[in-house]
Order: sequence, then C-alpha cells, then structure tokens
Amino acid sequence: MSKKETDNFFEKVYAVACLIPYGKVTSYGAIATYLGMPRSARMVGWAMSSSHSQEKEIPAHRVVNRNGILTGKHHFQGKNLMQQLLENEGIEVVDDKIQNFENVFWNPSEEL
DNA sequence: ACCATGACGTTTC
DNA sequence: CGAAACGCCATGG
Repeated sequence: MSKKETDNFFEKVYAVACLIPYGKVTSYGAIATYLGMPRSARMVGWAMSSSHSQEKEIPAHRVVNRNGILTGKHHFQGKNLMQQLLENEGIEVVDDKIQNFENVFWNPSEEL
C-alpha cells in the first residue's frame, strides 16, 4: 500500500457505501461522480475489492453497476450470496439483475 | 516507463 | 438484447 492503507478516496468510498439506506442500492459511477471522479468508477469497484480488509463491514452487495447487474457477485463467498442479501432487504433480483432498479436506486449526489 | 488487469460505462454492431 | 470495442484510471509486475 501507499503511505496510508486507505487513501482519502477509499475512505470516502467506504463512507458512502456505509450510508446506503437499507433496501437501497447505488452504482459505482454514482459514487465516483459524487466523489468528483466520474471517470474512476473502476477505482470504486477496486476499492470495494479491498473493502474486505476494512474493519468496518461494507455493504458491497448494495453496490452494483449502472445496469443494476450484480457484476461483482463472484467476489462474494457463495455463488448467489450477494443476490440473497439484496433479496433479504426486499430488493427483487432475477438472474443477477435488480428489478425496479430505478425504484431502489439511491443517488448520493441527490440524496446526500 | 511499458504492459496487463479489473466489482465500470458508453457506444456500436 | 447480447457481445465486443474503446475509453478511463489506479495498481502491480
């Protein structure tokens, strides 16, 4: 890692992820845009990959891509753990895709 | 410094 | 609708 394990950028990503309301989801691009880096959506996902190292538990299952598809489900333990977590929060998920995505979408730039 | 990789996003076919 | 190409940016070899 660099000077600090968690740069300010990472810290913000984790902070926003933890602020996602129960039963809601957001996209990597939305977080990146909120942080002022709309072109660094990949970095957000990359930060999530490191979220497992964070002491604080990051609800990464609430973060999906712009299409509402659970692209990162393979990074979780089980095969469909991510989907089950979302369904447990009342989010409809079919074939790794969130239904009524606009309805459950949470935009930090607007809500926060 | 260069190349390869990736939990993304948009455009094009 | 699905797959591929291109762009973007940070990290590692």
